[in-house]
Amino acid sequence: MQEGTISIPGHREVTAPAQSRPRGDVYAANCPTRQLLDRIADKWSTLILMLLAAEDMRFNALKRRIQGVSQKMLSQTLRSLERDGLVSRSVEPTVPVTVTYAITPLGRGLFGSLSAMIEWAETCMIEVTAAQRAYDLKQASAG
Amino acid sequence: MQEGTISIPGHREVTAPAQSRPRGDVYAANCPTRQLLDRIADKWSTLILMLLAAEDMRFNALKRRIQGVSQKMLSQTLRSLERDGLVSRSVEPTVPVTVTYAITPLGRGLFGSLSAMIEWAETCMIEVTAAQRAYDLKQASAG
DNA sequence: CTGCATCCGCAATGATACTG
DNA sequence: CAGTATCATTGCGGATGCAG
Repeated sequence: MQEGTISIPGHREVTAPAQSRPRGDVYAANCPTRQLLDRIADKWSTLILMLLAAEDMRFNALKRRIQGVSQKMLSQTLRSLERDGLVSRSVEPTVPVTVTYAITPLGRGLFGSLSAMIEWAETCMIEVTAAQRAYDLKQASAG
Repeated sequence: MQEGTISIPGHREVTAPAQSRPRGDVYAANCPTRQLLDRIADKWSTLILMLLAAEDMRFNALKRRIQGVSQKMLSQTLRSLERDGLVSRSVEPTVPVTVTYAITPLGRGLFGSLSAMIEWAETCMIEVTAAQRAYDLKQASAG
C-alpha cells in the first residue's frame, strides 16, 4: 500500500502514487484508466451493473439473482461500485432497514458498452466453444 | 475440477460440468456465456486484444508494451486467448524462433465492444475519480 | 434484513531460474 | 527470443458470527 491508497478490501491497488501522466497510455501500469478497467473487468461488477440497469434492486434480491456470489463479495463489489459513482445506495429507515441499489447516470453510460460485450459473448459463444474444442484436440494429439 | 475441464493454469473453472441450459441466464453460475465473460473480463486479455487489434506483435513486444505483466501471465493469457480462437499464434522456424501473435476475425468482433468500453473509461475517468474522492471524504468524516 | 469483521484455504500471480 | 518450471506470496472468496 502506498500513500494515496484506500482501504477497500477487495480493491487491488496498482501502486499508483500520484500519477503524473493521466492520459493516453492504457498500457502504463499506473494509468488511472487502467484502474478503472480493472474495476470494470471485475467478475461481479459486470453482472451487478447489468441487473441494476434493468431495475433497482435490494441486496438480497441481487444475491439471489447472481448465483455463486457470496455476500462478502457482493457487498464488497457494491461498495466499490458506489465509490466509483456507478451505483447509488439509498437507505430507507424502516425496521428492519431497507437498502436499495440503483444504477447512476454514469453507470448507465458504462452499461452501454457492457451490454454490447455481453451480446457479443452470447452470440459468439458457439464459435468460441468450437475453437476451444479444436485447440484441446490439437493439444491432446500433439502432446 | 470436473469432467469437462482442462488444465490451462490461469483458467478459473466455474464448475460447469456439461451444462444443460446454455442460453438466457448470464446470472446462472454454470452459464457458458459467463465463462466467456470471465475471460473477457480479464485484466490482461483486454489490453492484449487492444494491442493486437492495431497490429501483429511478437511476444516480447507485447511484454514491453504492457507494463506490469509478467511473462508468466502474458504467456498464460495468450494461450487462453488462442484457445478461445480470439488470437492466432504463428511460428517462424528461424534461429532463434520467431513467434508472432495476431488477432483473429472472431477476436476483432470482440474488439469492437471492448474499444467502446475503453473509450468510455477514458472519457469518464474524471467523473469516476471525482466520485471516488467524494466517497472517500464522506467516509473519512462519517466513518 | 443488511450488512461488517474475522478467520482461513486455496487459487492466482509474481519472481526467478532454466531450456531450446 | 519465446517460453516453461519451480517456488513464494498474496489476497480472493467462502464460512461463520455479530451488529444495527
